[in-house]
Amino acid sequence: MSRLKTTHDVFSAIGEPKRRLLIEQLVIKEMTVNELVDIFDWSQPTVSKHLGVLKKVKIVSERKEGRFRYYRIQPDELRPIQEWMHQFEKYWGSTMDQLDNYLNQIQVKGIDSEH
Amino acid sequence: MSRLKTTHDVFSAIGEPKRRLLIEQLVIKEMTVNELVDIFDWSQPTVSKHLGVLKKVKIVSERKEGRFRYYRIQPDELRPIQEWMHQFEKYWGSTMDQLDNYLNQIQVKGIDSEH
DNA sequence: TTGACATATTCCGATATAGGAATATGATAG
DNA sequence: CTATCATATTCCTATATCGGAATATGTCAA
Repeated sequence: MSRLKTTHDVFSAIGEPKRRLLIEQLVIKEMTVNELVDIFDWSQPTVSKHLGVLKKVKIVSERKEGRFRYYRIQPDELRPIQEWMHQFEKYWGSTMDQLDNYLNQIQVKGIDSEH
Repeated sequence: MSRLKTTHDVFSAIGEPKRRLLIEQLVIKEMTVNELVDIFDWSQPTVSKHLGVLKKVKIVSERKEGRFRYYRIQPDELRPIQEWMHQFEKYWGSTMDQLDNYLNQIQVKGIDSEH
């Protein structure tokens, strides 16, 4: 009766803490499953399964090399999150806003100095 | 045997599509439960429950006025997400990066003009 | 070719979650 | 004070999710 979503989207994929940790590692450089197992001290199936979720939503891609599989981040897939966050930036005076303000100041100065 | 997290954090809270929609409305202006019910055409308990989750993680706050309850966004609570996203910005050339580059240019110019 | 290695997959049990329906709570109007 | 309105809460069911354990798959090395 209750209709629940089956496919993970990017937002729910990063809802899982372990997956965020995996992402934080893979954004540094591509790594194999066992390297991640060693770093986090999780079971190999746990790592593989979470990578599977991230792969399904395209946050990571896979490169096979012999019996190893190197996983890496695909940052573009995370842009929807960044774009969604935009709506809040005006409230908290983000770095972007600060730069934006700075930019406006510069422009005003520029216009002034033309007179 | 399996230890799963019980408390929602901000990241998992925005993993739910309906909750993101609620947030998108409430960021515009504070609203009551029934206003949200009318906008989305969801059941009242559905709206109240999702607001409950958002309230628990402090993404929204509640203001009681008679029998109404006005909900509003607390943008600061979403900053951890924005900050977490920072690690990817260098890859996709965000607006912030563009402004940052611009800022660097300006600074260089400024230093130059001092000589 | 066979054994060891790297990784994926399957099966299972415990818990979490979303939504519906019904009901409870609390406040106001009349 | 009582009926109604606004909202929360409880109970239930279906499904999703995570992790462990065991096993399957595929590849290399000796």
